[in-house]
Amino acid sequence: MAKQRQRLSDRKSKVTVSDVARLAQVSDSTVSRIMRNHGLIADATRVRVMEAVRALGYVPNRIAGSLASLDSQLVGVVIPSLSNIVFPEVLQGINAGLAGTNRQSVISVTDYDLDKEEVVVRNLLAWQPAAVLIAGSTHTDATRRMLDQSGIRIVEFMETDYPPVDVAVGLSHVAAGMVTARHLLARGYRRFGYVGYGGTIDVRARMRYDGFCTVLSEAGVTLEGEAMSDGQTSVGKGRAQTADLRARAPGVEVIVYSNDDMAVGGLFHCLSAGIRVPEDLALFGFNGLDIGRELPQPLSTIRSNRFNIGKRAVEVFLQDPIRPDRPSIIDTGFEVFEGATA
Amino acid sequence: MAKQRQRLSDRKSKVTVSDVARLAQVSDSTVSRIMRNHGLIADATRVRVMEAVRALGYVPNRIAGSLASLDSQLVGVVIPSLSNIVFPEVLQGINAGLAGTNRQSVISVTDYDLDKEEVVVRNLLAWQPAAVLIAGSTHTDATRRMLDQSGIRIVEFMETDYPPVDVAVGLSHVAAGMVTARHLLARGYRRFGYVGYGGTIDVRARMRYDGFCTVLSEAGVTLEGEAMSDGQTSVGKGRAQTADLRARAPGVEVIVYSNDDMAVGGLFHCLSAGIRVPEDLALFGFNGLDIGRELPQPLSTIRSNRFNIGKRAVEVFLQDPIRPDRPSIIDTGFEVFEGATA
DNA sequence: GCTTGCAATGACAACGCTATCATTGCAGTG
DNA sequence: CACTGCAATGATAGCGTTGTCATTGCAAGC
Repeated sequence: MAKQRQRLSDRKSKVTVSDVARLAQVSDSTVSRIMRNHGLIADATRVRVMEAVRALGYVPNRIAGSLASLDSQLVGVVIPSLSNIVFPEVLQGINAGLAGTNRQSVISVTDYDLDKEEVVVRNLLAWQPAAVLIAGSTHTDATRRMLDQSGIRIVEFMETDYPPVDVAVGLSHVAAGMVTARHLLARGYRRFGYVGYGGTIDVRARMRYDGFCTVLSEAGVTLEGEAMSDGQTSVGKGRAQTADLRARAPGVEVIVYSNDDMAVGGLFHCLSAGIRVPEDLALFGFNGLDIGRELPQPLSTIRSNRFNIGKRAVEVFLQDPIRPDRPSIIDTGFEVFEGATA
Repeated sequence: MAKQRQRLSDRKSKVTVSDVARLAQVSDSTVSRIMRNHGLIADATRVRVMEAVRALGYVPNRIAGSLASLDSQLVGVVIPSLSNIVFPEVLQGINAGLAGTNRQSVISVTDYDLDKEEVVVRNLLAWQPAAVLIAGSTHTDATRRMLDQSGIRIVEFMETDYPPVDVAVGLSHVAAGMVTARHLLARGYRRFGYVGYGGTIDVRARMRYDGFCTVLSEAGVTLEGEAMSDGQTSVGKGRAQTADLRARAPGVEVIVYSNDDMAVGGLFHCLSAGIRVPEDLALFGFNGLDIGRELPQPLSTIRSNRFNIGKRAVEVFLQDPIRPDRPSIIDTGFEVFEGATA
């Protein structure tokens, strides 16, 4: 006699395909086919089965389904932070791209910690996702290896400055930094300040800074002052650091910020302190957030399109679910937004 | 002879427990035990197995694991939007609460559409989550029934104004609206305006509005003007609607906003138009966003703690994974933040 | 030497579904 | 009227784990 496990006893008497099949007087296969809209089914049968489904309140078990079909329909998403608004924006793009498919995104946050990223990626891969979308191209060796060996599509989004495992979708942050410097030099600014955050943790902010400094020094200009804060970006830090930098380097004509959050904080400081922008002090951000355009004077910045990055990242994978032989890069670009602060 | 399916052929030769077991010369059970840190294992065996795991690059398949153990370790999260910053804030709290457990959140977005919510909930439940955390208590009947019948813990967060299926964590938005009105009446304001958004879609904004109006009319005061915009909240809409309302109802002393985003937009309009705040026009928001505190003058508002709501929502479920017999409500409260704009 | 007791491991049937192949029944054909 | 073709359905072996129970081996106790 077969051993009977009593696992079901503690479960809330789950309804299974077999229950539905029994009630509708058909086989499990038929129920399965109907639930998935797959294969030929007589109308009468479909109606009868759907009635049984409703009567029993049957909800298919995707875990079992995924195991049986060897296809989880999950898409893993890895981002460094939820408090920096740009990542929720990317997530919106990802959701938009996923809408209409029956794929589910599973989101994990790393807090800009590469070791945590490694753990998170390992856990995600355990769910056998159909693809992984991950922010940035800087990972531990182990993470990179896991992503590579998974064989699934790996879309590294936000930046294109480093060679990706599979495909990168985003923009060159080094280039964005360089364009910022050239733009401001062309407008005649010569005395520069920089206000940033988390120099060691946010790789992309660092790349913009590096690109910016490179062009400055090529032009024989040196940064007259900089203020870097730790941890996450915030308007408050931008405000405080601006006050600080201004006190230490009063001759600075223009401050470049890690991003718009910080720059908005800078503008708030100027508004409070009666500093005229851009006459007394010019400000330049990065990202092109909505709020920048609604300020009393529009913030001069560089626009990157995060929603679009997320959407494109999904599209890449949907269009070609099989990883190509060679890595590729999709540049979503950026553009200078003139604004009125620099 | 047993039928042999060739499914494996098209798969990227997945490594399974059996592969590891064979290489390490132990049984599948032993490998499973070691991977889960469960049960007694001799040190030598553990070392040998872990070597095999590394050598093969074995990644456990959680789909199979979840099916076998009848426990998915997933927590479903349903939110209406990612573009309203308050929801990413709640997600941060949820992540914080989940940190250290081996549970994964799966996030779905409804775009404030109850029919979409129904679809989303159905799809989430198919993953056999250990709990569902869902924003708000307003659902279709079908959604409510599914949540109820799932038998798992259902935490409805953000609001406590309606009776929950299982447990609600948040604050009373009707009360928040009432407190706003009382606070402003107490400060002597009598000529009120209201600027809001998505009156029909954002139930909580609507409840605050209703609470606010109730108190006003009890005090014999009527709203002199209101401007409601469609769709999502934004700083830009707040700015535009403020200009509009100001033109239509110039006598208004104080404008109450659906939330801080809109109020910040209002302040920006005032700064641009040379309207003195609060002398010429007072402004009052809702949420207590960080940015409100960093403005040239701090925004008067009501603080709700979204991070805390998310964290508490998770804790409720972690502390008591079994649904209690009777629904309950956890009030995380709110407080008036005086600010300098009203 | 022969039990006991327990640490350590093994065997194997679920878990709920789907892919594959097999079968049925019936209309149309010659 | 047997024969073909196809729409519709059924039977069943996995999918890769884990829970349960069974077994092994060895030290301690008498």
